[in-house]
Amino acid sequence: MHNCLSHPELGSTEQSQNPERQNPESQSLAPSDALCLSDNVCFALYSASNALVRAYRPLLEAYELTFPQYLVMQTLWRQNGCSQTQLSAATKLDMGTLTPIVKRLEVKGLITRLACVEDERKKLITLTTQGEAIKHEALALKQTLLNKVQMDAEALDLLRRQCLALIEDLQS
Amino acid sequence: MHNCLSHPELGSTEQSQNPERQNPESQSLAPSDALCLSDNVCFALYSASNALVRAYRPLLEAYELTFPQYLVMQTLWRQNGCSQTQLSAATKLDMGTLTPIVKRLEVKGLITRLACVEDERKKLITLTTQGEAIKHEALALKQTLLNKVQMDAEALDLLRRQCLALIEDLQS
DNA sequence: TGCAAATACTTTGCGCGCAAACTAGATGCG
DNA sequence: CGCATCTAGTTTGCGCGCAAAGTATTTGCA
Repeated sequence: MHNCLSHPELGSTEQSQNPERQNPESQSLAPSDALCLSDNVCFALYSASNALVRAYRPLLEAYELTFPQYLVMQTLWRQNGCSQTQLSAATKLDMGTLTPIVKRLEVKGLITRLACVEDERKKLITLTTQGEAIKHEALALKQTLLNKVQMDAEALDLLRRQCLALIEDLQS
Repeated sequence: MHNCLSHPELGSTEQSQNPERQNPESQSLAPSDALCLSDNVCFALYSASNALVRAYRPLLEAYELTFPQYLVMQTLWRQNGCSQTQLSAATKLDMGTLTPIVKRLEVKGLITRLACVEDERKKLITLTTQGEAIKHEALALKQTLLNKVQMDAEALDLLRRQCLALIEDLQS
């Protein structure tokens, strides 16, 4: 299948040059072959992340949440009353991304944002009753999604740890 | 560390309720603890993908390419003269995403788009001389990035295969 | 005390990612 | 042939993700 163990990123990239200027479909290619980047770790990771967000969309639709909004809610369900900086650290989303997300959650009535008493710069993000109310139902969606996945718990945990290790390595 | 092997997605989510309405920083938390979602496969994957794109950015900057543009270029370097539908299948990006990407690559002078002779609907995407010229240099960036990563080739290949399996499972 | 530097957040701009609606050319079949 | 259907690609709208620049508050220190 794949014979590029030693350098997974550098697959066989030396057989291009075929500008026969005609119907491209005529040279039909299996998706697992040359055309399909599947020998590429970076592509696989990127594509898996997109697939994940895509798969979550219909599930989260019931709660009018997007995936990043769901991540913020998860953080708050664990620890209500965070500053936005804490949310940023927890979700690894930068402030410029987080501000509009949090504003949208406020509009939906799931959280409130009020300036911290001791430091007027900080915003205290707090769940509303409604935000608390959907907690258990919404958290159950994770299992719904994982049920689609064939991987067992050990494999998933390995995947998780590999991703965290990668993040660590990449941010240096 | 993590004791949630059996259900990696459902970490300890039962210790919220702490709206002491004061400076949130006062209850300082280690990023690997409750606040940090790190026991969550979905978050880890999503976050790793973001970290990856972020890490590629400064490297690709030299060629004025974004990561998805780089994916399209990689596909073309393998097989010049694709239809846009083929590119869409190879990169797993939908047409609505691909059209503007390909247009930007054309503006940069890396590719040309001309209607296929036999089927006027199809656009034949072809590398320009300049697009061909940067091939080897740009492909070498992958190794540059992978050098930052501690993971060995086997681990990377496993990660890649796990991601592909996940994609497969999620799109059903 | 005064004021520069740091911190917390906001805003702007741009490129995705994708659903949904649209255009135009190709195909099939009665 | 005529026309419904299909297919390839485009457009629009919205929500990220993030760099860069801006605002307001706090801190540190001369």
